[in-house]
Amino acid sequence: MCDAQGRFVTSGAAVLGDGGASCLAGSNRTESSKMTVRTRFAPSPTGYLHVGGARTALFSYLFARRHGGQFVLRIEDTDLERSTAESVNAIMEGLTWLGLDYDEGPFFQTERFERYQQVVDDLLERGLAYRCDCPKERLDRLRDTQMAAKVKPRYDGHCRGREIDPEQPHVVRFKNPVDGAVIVDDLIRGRVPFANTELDDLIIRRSDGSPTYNLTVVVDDADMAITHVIRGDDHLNNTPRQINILKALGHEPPRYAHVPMILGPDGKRLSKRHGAVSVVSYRDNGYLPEALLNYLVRLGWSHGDQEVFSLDEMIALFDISDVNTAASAFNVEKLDWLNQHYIQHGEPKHIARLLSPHMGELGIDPAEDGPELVDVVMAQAARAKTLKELAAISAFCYRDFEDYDEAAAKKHLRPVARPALEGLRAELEMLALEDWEPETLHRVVERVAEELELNMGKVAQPLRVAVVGRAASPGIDVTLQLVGKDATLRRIDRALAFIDARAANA
RNA sequence: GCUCCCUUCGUCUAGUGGUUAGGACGUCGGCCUCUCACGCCGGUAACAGGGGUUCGAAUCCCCUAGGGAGCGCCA
Repeated sequence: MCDAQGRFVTSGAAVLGDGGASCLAGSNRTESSKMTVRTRFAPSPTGYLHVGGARTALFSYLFARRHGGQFVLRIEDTDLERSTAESVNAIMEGLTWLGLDYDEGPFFQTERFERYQQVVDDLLERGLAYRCDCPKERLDRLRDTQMAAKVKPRYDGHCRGREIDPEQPHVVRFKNPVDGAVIVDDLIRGRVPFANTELDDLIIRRSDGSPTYNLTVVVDDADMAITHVIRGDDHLNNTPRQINILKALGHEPPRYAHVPMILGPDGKRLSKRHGAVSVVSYRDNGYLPEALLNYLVRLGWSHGDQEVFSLDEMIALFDISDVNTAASAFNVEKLDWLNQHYIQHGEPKHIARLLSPHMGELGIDPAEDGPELVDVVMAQAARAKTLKELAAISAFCYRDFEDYDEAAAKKHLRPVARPALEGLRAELEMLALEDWEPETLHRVVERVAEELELNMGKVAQPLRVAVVGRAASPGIDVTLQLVGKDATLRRIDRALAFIDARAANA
């Protein structure tokens, strides 16, 4: 909760004051609104936003939206060595592209060091933490003997009762309870008990004075009044320590929900060798944000037999306690199916807008000349799994293709096709520009086929290859319309020349 | 090594003591057809293994196996 000055204040006995970050408008909280749901996404800026993080963010976002709460973005950048500004930008770029808007933040932990110092000092004063100057060698030795004795390596509390000069190099350790148990009542996994004897006195302040993760996360979650912590299940083992610290600070722990991780297509831990793991790379490869979101929400969560969800539907139907307990593998084929679904069923104008930059990638400016991009989308949408593909198979609408598809040319651009192409050329040339539309074009092709007593296929296919360069395109009438009269005649001439050259070489 | 988590078709999942174990992606076959797609119809395919509890277990309990995480002056 925040006080009148807009500072984070704890709800416990000790008022711990400002740490640098400030409350934003709208987060003014009172006792009665204390139960407002607040979730957070807390990435460390050491790389791009990957699909696992994106799903965690999505779940947190949906949960907050579902319950009329707030979604907070917090950057956990206390690892000065590895954190970069580029990563912060990359993460925000990913969230923005997905449309996961946050209500508060981004808050940076590096701006809250003063606050963490206060908390550590307070813990020290109250005897809930202590200084430790155990040399590395002692710790290493301890660890080795414990490993040899087949027990879990833990700090032995050597400095618990010792007086250590605050001026001399030391770390601060949290005095973890020595007995009893901590029960993590997880929204996804249920009650998971941990014996305190399994835990040790973890370091909460390094010898350089900087706070460690388990301290900062707890302080921030408390100060930012986070009610539900939704995060990867690699944090489940950290949770009992965090609860102990929270209790020492006099805070009620938030509810936790540990989501299982996302595996690569091979069932192994997701990594760079699996190819695209960065959210932004999906954008660049022609995926729609709504498709990725839809795919991710179905990884670990479901609502009966429903497969397609709009963001609004997700918000209305999502419940964190319905999330699965097991890890799931990332399956590109299903993502492709969803992406194709959204390309095909999305608003053509919307798709055209998203397609435009991919045309640009091919050096095509759809605004310059050629057909309206919306018309291309309507004709081609069912034929592409990604916008990148959609751009590639639509380039012929805007410029002459380089080479014929070899197999298609071999099969359809043969001397036998010459009469058909000549007949088509003659008829098409006579067509008035205002008649250059599917209905008329269709009749022309039909008429030529009838006159030559050929199947539609024997006429349409050579024409298609002549005009598109490949044997696949929308209906021949729509294809001709998109290509336009000039280019159509030009490309038929090119095909006739190709056939002649081929006959000469035979 | 210790602690914790996990285990239904190839993949994502439904299922919460009684179902011919359902759906989706993929795959295979067919239909549609001027091509490629789309669409439609149909097929293939799973409860990790073993013990219990119960009249009855995918569902509850135990063990085993396999997978994963944590055990940092990383987050």
